Amino acid sequence: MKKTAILVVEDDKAILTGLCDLLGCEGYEVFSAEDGIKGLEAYRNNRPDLILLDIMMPGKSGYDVLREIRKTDTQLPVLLLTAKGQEIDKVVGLELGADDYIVKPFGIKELLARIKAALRRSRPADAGKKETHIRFDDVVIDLKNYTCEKKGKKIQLSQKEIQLIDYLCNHKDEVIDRNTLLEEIWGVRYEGTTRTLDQHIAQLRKKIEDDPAHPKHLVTVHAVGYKFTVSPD
Amino acid sequence: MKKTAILVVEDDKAILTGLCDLLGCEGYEVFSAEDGIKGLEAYRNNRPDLILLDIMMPGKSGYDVLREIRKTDTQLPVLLLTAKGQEIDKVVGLELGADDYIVKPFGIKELLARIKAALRRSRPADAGKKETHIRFDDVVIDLKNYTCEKKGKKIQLSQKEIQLIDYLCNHKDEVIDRNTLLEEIWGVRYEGTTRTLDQHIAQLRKKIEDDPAHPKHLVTVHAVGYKFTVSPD
DNA sequence: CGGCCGTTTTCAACACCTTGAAAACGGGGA
DNA sequence: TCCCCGTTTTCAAGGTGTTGAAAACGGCCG
Repeated sequence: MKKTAILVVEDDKAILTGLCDLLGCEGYEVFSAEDGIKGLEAYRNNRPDLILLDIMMPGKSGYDVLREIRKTDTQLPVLLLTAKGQEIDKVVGLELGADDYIVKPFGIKELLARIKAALRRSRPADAGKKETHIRFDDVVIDLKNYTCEKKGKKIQLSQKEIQLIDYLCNHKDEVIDRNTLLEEIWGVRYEGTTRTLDQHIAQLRKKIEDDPAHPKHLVTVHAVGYKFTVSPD
Repeated sequence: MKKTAILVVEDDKAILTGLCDLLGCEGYEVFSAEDGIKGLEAYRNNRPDLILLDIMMPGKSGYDVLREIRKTDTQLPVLLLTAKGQEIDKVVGLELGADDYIVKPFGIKELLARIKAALRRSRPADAGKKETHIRFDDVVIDLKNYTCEKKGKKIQLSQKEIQLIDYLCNHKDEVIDRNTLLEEIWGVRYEGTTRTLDQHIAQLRKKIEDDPAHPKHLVTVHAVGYKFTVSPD
């Protein structure tokens, strides 16, 4: 899946690199610019999914940048950054269509939450592309509802289970090695044992295989990993 | 099709022009007025499909205008605008029949979404009418009257409870994560604990579930959120 | 004041995730 | 074929974070 891209426009280099590092660690693709002019340029070149925009910058202010952007793109989520005490001009912000504003200094969690919220609000527009169901045999997995149905019985799936089956189904008939799976689902920095993965595979098999001891779909590939397949071997 | 007409009544000229531009760009026909008196006049002359009405205005307040309008038109969607901090008088607003409140500063998307929602609600004639009741099992929820009936017994529902069940029912069988719910019902900038949400869910379950300890309709999805469903597991 | 509503806090219960140990399995070599 | 060794599965137990229930607080209004 393509990463969500965020453009950070901020003249204070310390803050800029801090933000970029943080967002990078969170799994976003990050572009940065140190002033308004470069910000616009970066926006045009990279077409990010969201912009973090400092208001007070030498040269072109955040307001100017936002105004430019809104001439052609009224949908893009833009979060304004403003220093504490520096009264944000809410009227201007509103007029220009900022989606939210964040007062420095801000907590990391708050920032991330607001970014997520803004992104979530901007999604429903282009949502609907993504497959929400997986079907095979007599099984229907509803990715949105965290449920699966088998022989007419509804079974709840947990977060990890959904992520796992989702990933494997999107790589149908490919063997995925354990490290890749751990990385994709648990995250790059995960330091757990492979037992965890096996356990979840076992859980999934119990829920969706006719005979969990002889899985037809969630197949073990000895010494490598697992693969999902719909056709029997 | 004739354009939808919106009347904006707002004494702050910057906001007024900002709103008019925005709504114009969105394809609405826009009328504007800078105070309550002119607002009523514009309403009578132009008969808009929806009104955005600032509450705090010199001379005739938004409440006064709304009261006047409601004497002759109980259907017209009216959205009240209020500045943050400025305590909104919900009871007065409700009595007068406001359709929604929007707290400044607000995001463009939020505003547009609420306008669309209000318009949708106001068009029972040509679109599939807005449901005023929700039914399932032996429960009937009356969204307009803030009551629900179960086994013939009428139970009062609070504002938040109605909003919650309304939102969830409109997203039947979808899992809504806690942040989304908090945002949709409490507002974008709500900073409360997530326990608050649970509490209201619990209240609702007590009122509409046969066995609140084992909910059939208001289902928890661990680590994600809640969903409303009518079909048994 | 007394009731209702929304919120917050606390604590207990629960589901999920993780881990270890042991058993079962599979592949390769003798 | 059988055995051996590394891999995978199972089982059971513990830890962690999430959710539920109860109680209490404050605001608002009658």
